[in-house]
Amino acid sequence: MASKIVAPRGTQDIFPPQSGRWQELEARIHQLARRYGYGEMRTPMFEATELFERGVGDTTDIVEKEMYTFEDKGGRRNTLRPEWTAPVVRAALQHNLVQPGVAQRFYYVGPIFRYERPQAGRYRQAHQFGVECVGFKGPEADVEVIAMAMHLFRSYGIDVTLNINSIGDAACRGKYREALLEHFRPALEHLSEDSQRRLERNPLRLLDSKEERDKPFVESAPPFEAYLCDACRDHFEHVKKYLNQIAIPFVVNPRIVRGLDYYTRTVFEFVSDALGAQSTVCAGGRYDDLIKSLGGPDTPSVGFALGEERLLMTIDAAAESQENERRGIQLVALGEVARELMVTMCSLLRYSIDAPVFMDYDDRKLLAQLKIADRNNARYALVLGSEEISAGNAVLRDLVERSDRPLPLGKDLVPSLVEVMKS
RNA sequence: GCGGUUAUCGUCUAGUGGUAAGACAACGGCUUGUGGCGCCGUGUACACCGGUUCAAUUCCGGUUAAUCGCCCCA
Repeated sequence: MASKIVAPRGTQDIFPPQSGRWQELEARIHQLARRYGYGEMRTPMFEATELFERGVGDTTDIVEKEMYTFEDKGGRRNTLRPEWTAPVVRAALQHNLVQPGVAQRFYYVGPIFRYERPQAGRYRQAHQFGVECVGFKGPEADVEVIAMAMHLFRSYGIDVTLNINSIGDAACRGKYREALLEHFRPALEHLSEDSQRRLERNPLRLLDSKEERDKPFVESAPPFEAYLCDACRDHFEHVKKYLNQIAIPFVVNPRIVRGLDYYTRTVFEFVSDALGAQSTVCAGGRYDDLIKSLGGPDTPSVGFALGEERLLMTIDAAAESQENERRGIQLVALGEVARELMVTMCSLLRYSIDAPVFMDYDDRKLLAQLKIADRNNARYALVLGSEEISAGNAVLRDLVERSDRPLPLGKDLVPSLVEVMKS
């Protein structure tokens, strides 16, 4: 016997009824984006590898070891997108959508691919919703995208914590880096192996360490805030002020350090304790230098990415079982003559009503078909058999009230069904 | 990439060195035709490959996968 083929590691099939929850989430996402004035961007699922090497940063883990890269038959190096920001920026630049002085708001929904070790809330194909607010340098834009994410969480009534930080711009980050090196170097031997390795490469990452032996040194490390330049400090102060102003609670967390190279100034994370180790549901920040580094005009921008799987997991943990209402109608044909008539009826009804129309094409008994109607969660069953045909009436059963009513066969049948189903 | 744990019907579980039990679901039926309940009936399940053994689903090793943690990230 041939062995079963299963979905690749780290990927999952989404099928009913779970797929219904995805549709519902994405409907909310599109509605939210419309309200905030964001337009959807759809880009290819793969891009030239160079885009990510330049955009994400070629020393990041994503680029160093997590990309699905392949060569096509023309010898081009392509990569399945591991994140959306670089492709969105690329597309905006390619089509000249980025003009000085004109802000653009984009959003996206779809899969990303990273070769990682799968875990709860971490997949090799994951799905992200994200926004990119391009062209505003002021803190209002930072707060706008944060408010959007919060809006989505609130619409589900789930409890997430917003952490924010500022990692400054290129200039103040250099100074801070020096300060960190000075702080950690004397303690080098006491640090964990990982941290020793990271110190020279990217001392900022040390702040993120969860190693017990690193903790005292991390806690005594100087906060970035002390090294921010005046402009960055002012920007951060305004972000906090505006968040207070629109009643979005937050925690300033100096240890938030994002793993992608392009972030500047504001960085933020929404975390949920319903998630275990992968607790970040949504993360983002400002990337004022990215567009320029990809060959575009100097255009400050800010955005976030939200993991749909992780959001659905936190909703799962929070939500109680929601009862689904009975909807639609089951057409119950008894015998071949009735079935032939009902094929037409079925087609007409599907054009006429916005609810499921079910029909079973096997030669089943009435009892069996009613059980199917029940399982389909249909509100009504329309029964047609030889008795009904000779009497000239089909029988419409209300499966909630358990009541029957005759409906005359003929061309009024479908309109009268439509009428009944409206109420 | 590293470490821990786990792997039995579609799902959730029991159990054993001599080829496996139950619940839920599914399917059929309950005197040709009126659902949810009830009753009766129906099962190609011990992940894969090796080893030990007369005999392995059970013990051992490996592989694969899931899960938890590290790293990193959504």
